[in-house]
Amino acid sequence: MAADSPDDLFYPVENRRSFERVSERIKDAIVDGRLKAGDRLPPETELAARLDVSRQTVREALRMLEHAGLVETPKRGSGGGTVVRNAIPETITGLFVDAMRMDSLSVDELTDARASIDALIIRFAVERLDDEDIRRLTENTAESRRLHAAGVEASMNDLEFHRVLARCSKNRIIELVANALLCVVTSILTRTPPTLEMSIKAVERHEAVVAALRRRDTEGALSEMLQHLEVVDAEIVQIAGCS
Amino acid sequence: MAADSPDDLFYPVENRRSFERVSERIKDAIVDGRLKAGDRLPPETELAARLDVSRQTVREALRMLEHAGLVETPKRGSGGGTVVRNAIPETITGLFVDAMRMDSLSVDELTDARASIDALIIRFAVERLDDEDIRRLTENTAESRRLHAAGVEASMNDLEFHRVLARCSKNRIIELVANALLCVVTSILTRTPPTLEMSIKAVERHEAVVAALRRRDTEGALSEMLQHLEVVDAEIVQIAGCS
DNA sequence: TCACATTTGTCCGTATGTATC
DNA sequence: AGATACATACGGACAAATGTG
Repeated sequence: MAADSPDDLFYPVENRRSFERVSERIKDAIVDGRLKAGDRLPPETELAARLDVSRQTVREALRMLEHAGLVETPKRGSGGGTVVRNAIPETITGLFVDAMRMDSLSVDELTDARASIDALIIRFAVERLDDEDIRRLTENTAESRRLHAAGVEASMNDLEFHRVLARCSKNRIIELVANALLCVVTSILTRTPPTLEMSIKAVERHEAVVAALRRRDTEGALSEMLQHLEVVDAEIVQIAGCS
Repeated sequence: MAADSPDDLFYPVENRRSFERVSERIKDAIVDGRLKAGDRLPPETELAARLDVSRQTVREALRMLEHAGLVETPKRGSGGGTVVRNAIPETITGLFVDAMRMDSLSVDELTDARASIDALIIRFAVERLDDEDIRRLTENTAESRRLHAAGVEASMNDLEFHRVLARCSKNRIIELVANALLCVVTSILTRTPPTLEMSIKAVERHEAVVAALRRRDTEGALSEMLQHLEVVDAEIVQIAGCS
């Protein structure tokens, strides 16, 4: 294993597969900003000709970039083609869901991580919250209330509350992780949506959190949130347990 | 957009591309546990025949799974082939690094997130720490001391300290995120490694954190860690700023 | 050491569906 | 409606790598 040492003199020569080199070249152009989201890549045939590889090789490279969330092919045919985008957060989210499905992450770990990240978000939010954030938060709880008045549960909107809250942290890394975990929760909850009664309890807690945030009461917001998550996570454990 | 409603009767018919269906089929087999890490997939030609698609289609599907970290092809030829694995955490880490390189995440966000996650880890660690954890932590600082005695800086080992600490949280989601952020830091630091002097200061702080953890002193450990990160993050900002 | 089978890596040519003008 | 542009998919072929006898 000595040859695996990173500063070994005899590290492997350029040995990678052709499509890996192609993918790397295009990826570099994207992350360096020479290609920006929305830019259209040349047609596959032209790419193949300019890179001096076959079309199959180009296509395999594009599949890697596509899964990375760096390109997509929304339309075929004339005027269509492969387009640059930046969907890395969505890709990460999808991978979290996969990891959960593979049981390489446990429900306990999920609920623990969620609670601590939401606590962390509240600490950030209290310091960085602006009027627009408060407007969004209250709009979310109001929407849940409207749904409840119409007699339907609002679990998806309740989950959205936590996304809106995550944005208040003004930190996109925290937001990204919080969102990924929320999507995992969503993937569990879609099987067995909560009852109207549970949804009402949830929005009451959410409103209490917003009220505490409004008066910059960190401890109050934390306390309400943790009690809320205790209830919700108990449901999640139950749903995940019987599947 | 009414047709996008999930419970619409006339949702789109099976319209995805062929390689996406192939990739999904294999992925399902992996996440459902019918294929386990280490299992060998059938040869591409056999897969193509059994799925009734061309080999090109199979290969494009494999490239998606490969980027997801679900398969790899370590060897070609006889006895080689595509093998199942679970490298989702590594894939997520790589995507964080990409996102950082694309400037879609800022250095401020990185240092903020890192500090709060390390604080979170310490809170978990104080409650869940066992003797083996303490042994690993002290072994890490001792290794840095040895390197310093030999006159070389130990920044890579210092980063490893945070990885070891993350494991003490006993939560693989937290560990995964912490590790991803550490890799981003590593990718910044490799350009301009810290001086021996800075490395010594770092290990002193690390030792103080371990001492506090040993006596289950949460506030002490937090305080040492936050002061430590303040110094380190200042360096990171400086390095990242002049690139 | 030398064939030999296996399996991936890569290329070419062709046909087809789809979207734009 | 027809021509054009482009991705999707198929088939066949050969090179290169790897393990086996």
